[in-house]
Order: sequence, then structure tokens, then C-alpha cells
Amino acid sequence: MKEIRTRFAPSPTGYMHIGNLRTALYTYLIAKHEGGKFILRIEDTDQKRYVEGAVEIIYNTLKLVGLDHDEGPDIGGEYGPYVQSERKDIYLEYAKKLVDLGGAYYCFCDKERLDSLREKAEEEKTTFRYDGHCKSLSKEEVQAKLAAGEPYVIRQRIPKTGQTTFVDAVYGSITVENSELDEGVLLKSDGLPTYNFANVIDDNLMKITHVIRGSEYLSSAPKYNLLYDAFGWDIPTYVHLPLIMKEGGKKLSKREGDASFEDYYNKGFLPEAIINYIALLGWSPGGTEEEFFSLEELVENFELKGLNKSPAVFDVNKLRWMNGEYIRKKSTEEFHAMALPYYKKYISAKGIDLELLSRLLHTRVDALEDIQDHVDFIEKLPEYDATLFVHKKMKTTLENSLDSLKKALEILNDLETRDADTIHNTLFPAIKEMGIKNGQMLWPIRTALSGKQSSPGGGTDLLILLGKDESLRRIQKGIDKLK
RNA sequence: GCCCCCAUGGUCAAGCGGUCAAGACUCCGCCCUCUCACGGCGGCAUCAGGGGUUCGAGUCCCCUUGGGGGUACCA
Repeated sequence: MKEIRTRFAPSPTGYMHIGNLRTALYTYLIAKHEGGKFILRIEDTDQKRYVEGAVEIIYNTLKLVGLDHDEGPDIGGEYGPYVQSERKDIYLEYAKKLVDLGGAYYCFCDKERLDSLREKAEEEKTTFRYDGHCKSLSKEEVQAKLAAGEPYVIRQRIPKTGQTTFVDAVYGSITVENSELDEGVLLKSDGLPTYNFANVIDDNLMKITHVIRGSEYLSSAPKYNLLYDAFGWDIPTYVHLPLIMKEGGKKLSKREGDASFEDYYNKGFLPEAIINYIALLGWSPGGTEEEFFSLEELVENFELKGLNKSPAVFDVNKLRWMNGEYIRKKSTEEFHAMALPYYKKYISAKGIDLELLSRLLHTRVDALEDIQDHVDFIEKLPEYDATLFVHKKMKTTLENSLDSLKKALEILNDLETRDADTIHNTLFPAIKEMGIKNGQMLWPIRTALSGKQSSPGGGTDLLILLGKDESLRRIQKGIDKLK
């Protein structure tokens, strides 16, 4: 059996998009599931859109999520170069060959003529298609123009009649009328190919067996088939993927919102959680209710038949939940290590037991960025209203809260330790003695210490966390507020 | 406008002619509990509409509607 070779071919135009990353993932999985090769190719044929540093983002992202490529610009391979701008000569050679084969022709039309054609099409409310103006040029005329140094372009020649059918592994067989296809530019006047040409040449030369890409290429696929046929090349297996949509149903865009991998990563989403989540956006293992998959497990379970045809909405909410699950699966120590940078950023107060804080936060954090909102009260007690002490379920009132805080201030003042058991053993007898419910003592303490509706941990936890001095200060503040 | 694709709850989705139409997120209850969270239990909610085919249709066909994509010397 022939070895499976797939390629991820991003263009270095900026961020690594979530949709892009998912394409990379599936591309990787399809190859690796069959023990094949995963290749990285940089499609930089549009110099206008080139963004400095974008290639590094691509490398970093793939590395971070563990999609290691077998061939690529950085590591080489048998079929290089893997950067399209370095393959310029190859495209020219094949473009000329295609002209000889009758699958393409030189075109000398300038922008003005093309624009007027486009305007006319607009007026007539029809789709613009190149009118074949230069198709009738004789060989001699073409030679003369070339010799005169006229700028040119090479266009694909498409039969006026008939139909073209192609088969996609996800969408099945699709047939279009040739008359619907535009004779698009294959080789631009700057000598570089368009995507429409380069993808065919490179995929063939690099022996790509499965072409995986977003479904936005579905409508141009017939043209690629025509190209393969003209060269007499084998047509690869097409795998077009449903698009990922934003909430509200629009195509995911890097401009709006935080749809890039980098953004989520920086917000404290774990690469393995992101991979797991997006793997399930458009693909389902079927026959199992398991939804947690490591990259290795995805490789093992991934099959084309699980691919969905319809677009999927990216649900940050569910990503958050899944990320939270991944965080909770970590050990306390691992979580602590991940949380530390955030503590450094948001907590300057001394004497805070950060390890305790991590234990308290571990089940309360879905994305690491949540830490900020959880720890803000440590730095400084927020402004809060006395009514916060009133809690129906805890059976607290302004009055009994004041009593409890006074008592707490009194007994805690004598305490020098920060030990949980000792604090517990000091507080609870007092509660019993006062004849009140636990919550009637602990809710006021918790409230006075945090100044918030909710906090990571209850009254005793916060006492230990903040330490004696700060705790007493805040309790006193609460008392003042209640007087 | 034209061409192509898609259509199960708010979202991700299983289903592949015959089951009470799985499961997950969200939301809502209850339990646990010194708040919240975690965890446990339970609940609300889906086959877009209309025609066919068939003994029988979420599953097959057609139309309508809705959504998405394409329509560049961008990918």
C-alpha cells in the first residue's frame, strides 16, 4: 500500500486561526492514523499579504500542540524546497509546459481592460469571467509580445462545454458545468503562481496523497482536476472540511474576537484542551460517549467517516468547561506551577500562602486568566455594602453578623498560629457557646475578609490565607461597617 | 445575481428504513457544604416546512425555506 502523505499549507499572513489549526490537526491525524507523513509547506505566493514573524507563529503553534511535521522548511526533506517563493522556477517551467499541453495560454490584458470587463459583468448582473481575449493570439503574436517584454500572465484554458466531476471523501461526488468555471490566472505577472496553480504543482511534486483543506475550496476543486488531467497526473484524494463558525453563524475571522490559538493560549487555555475541543468540532468518533482524547488517542481513533459536512459553531463556553476539566486533572503541584505567574502579576501583598491559594483555586478556574478575578480581594479589600452580610440561607442579619465579628475579633486576637486545626478549634467552640449556626459565624467572617459575594474558600480558609494581621484589620472594618 | 455545499435541542453531536431520538456544554432544581466552585442526582429542550417512495422515514428522492462558501494577478 502506498504511504499516505498529507500537507498543511498555511500562508504566513499573521495569526494562527482556530479553523486553520483544526485543519492542521485533521491533516496530521489523517496521515498519522495510517502511519503516514505530515508535511509543512509555506504558501507565500502573495507577497502583499506577507506578515513578518508569521512563519515563526506557525512553527511555535504546531510545536506547542504537538503536531510535529516530518518534512518542512525548517527540517528539510526529499521534496523541497518547502517554501513556495523558493520554487518560482518550478512553477514557470510547469506553466510553460501546460501551455504546450494546451491547458493554459498567455494573456497580456492589463488591469484597465479587466476592470472594464468586470464592470460590464456587474451591470449585466452576471458573474465575471475572463472573456478569452488573448486566447486567439497566434503563436507568433505571443512570441512577439514576449520578445517586446510586455507583462504577461498565464491563464488556465477551460473547455467551453461539458462538465467536470470530482470526488470528495467528505462531500461525495460533485459535478459542475465547465461554462461556470473562470479561466483564472495561474502564473501572475510577478512570476509567482496563484494558489490555484501552486497547490496542484506542489501537491503532485511532493507526492501528496490526501489534500485536506477547508470547504471554501470546494468550488474551485473542479479547476484543479482539469489541471491534473491536463498534466496527466493522478488526482489525490480530496478531503474538504466544514468551516468553523463564530457564534451567530459567521465564518470565524481573526479580525473580530479572539479566534486565534495564540489568544486562547495566552489567556490560559491548555494546548491539549484546545486540541481536544477543536477535534470534536466537525468530527465525531461515533459509537462512544468518550469525549476526552489526547493527541495520541486522536491519532488512534481518527477516521474520515466521522467527519461532518455541516459547519460547526465555535462555542467558547464548552471550550472553557473542557479546559477546566483538563486543569482539574492536573495535580495540585502542576496547577500551582501554572498559576504562579498569575500570582506574581496580581498579588504583591506579602505573607500570602500561595500553595494554599492554589489548593483553593484549583477547582474554581476554567482558564488561567480567571485567577485575576478570584484573587483581586487579596491585594485590597473591595468596597462593599453592609447588606452583603445578610444571607438568607446562612441565616445572617446585620445584627448577628456584628455579634459574630466582635466575637471573632476577640478570640482570634489571642491566636498566634496560622494552623487550620487550631483556628477551627478556636472558632467552633465559640460558635457552640453562642448557640448559633456555623454559617452565622463563618459567613460574616468570609464576607468581611473578602468583601465579595463569593470567594475561593470559606471563612477559615481566608483567615489562614490572609494571615492574622490583615484578617483582624478586615474584621474590624466589617464591624465598623455594621455599627 | 449566478454557481456549489449544508440542514437532529441555544451550541457540539450519535443515529445510517423499524429503539421511549444517545451523550456533552449551557440553563434550572435538589443533595453535599463555612460562600462560590468541584462532585452527585434529576429536569427543560431537537429531527426547518411541504410533497413523494415504502407495510413503515430523522434516515431515500423532489420542492420550498434557512444557513454557509465561492464568484481576485488572496489563499
